[in-house]
Amino acid sequence: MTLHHPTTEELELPTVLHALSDPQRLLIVRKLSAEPEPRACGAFDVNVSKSTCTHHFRVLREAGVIEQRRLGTARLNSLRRDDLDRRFPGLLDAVLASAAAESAAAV
Amino acid sequence: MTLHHPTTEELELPTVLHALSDPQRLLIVRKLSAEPEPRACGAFDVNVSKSTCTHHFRVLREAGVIEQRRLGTARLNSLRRDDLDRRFPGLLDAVLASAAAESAAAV
DNA sequence: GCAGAAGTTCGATGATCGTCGTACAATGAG
DNA sequence: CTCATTGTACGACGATCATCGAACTTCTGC
Repeated sequence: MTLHHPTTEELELPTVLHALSDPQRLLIVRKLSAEPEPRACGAFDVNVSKSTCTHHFRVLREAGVIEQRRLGTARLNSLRRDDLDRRFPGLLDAVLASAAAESAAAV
Repeated sequence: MTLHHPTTEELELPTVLHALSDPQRLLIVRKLSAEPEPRACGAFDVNVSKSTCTHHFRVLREAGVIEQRRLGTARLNSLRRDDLDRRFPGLLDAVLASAAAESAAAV
């Protein structure tokens, strides 16, 4: 099975915003942005089941937010930062900064 | 009936992103941002029914994106730009710029 | 007071969403 | 080859969503 990734031109703003509007997915994206290294799906301690995890990663991938590639039985996830920045300049940074500000304010 | 508006501190990022992830609502916000004057609900040529319109404006209001106040039988809508900027700096501008870039690219 | 305009409220409907468990496929280690 | 690991596929479930029409409320103008 080949994993479908939208091209940079195919990225749609409502789709991206919807992908980022779920707390679990937002958490995944934040963790992904915190380290430059791609991470396997299991490396996020999201407290949902495996199948739910697969679902969230697919939503993020099909929205064009992350890229997934195979490595053995694992799947390495990385943020499509450059593509997002080219298509929607400043958006990802604003969302990440807002998420950080929000979680800081929640303390 | 009093209209409930969340305070600046109550704004939640996933809620705001969700409110902006609908094409109709994104259009409303863009039109709202294009002019400084508050506008009545009917002043947006959104091609949905009146009740759907009410629904979208409520979602935007309860997410804290817009403010609604009465003026006769009409409801004046304005963008809560300052509150959003204080809570989520740069987010609204990035979304608006992205939406503009997207619609320009769609030509 | 009455008619019209502007929105709201109240179901209802079909679609999508987030979540789960179970069964399955692919890969690496022994 | 066998087995454990990693993730997917497939329903299924309740919840939420976007949409609608019909009836209602509130206000303005005449």
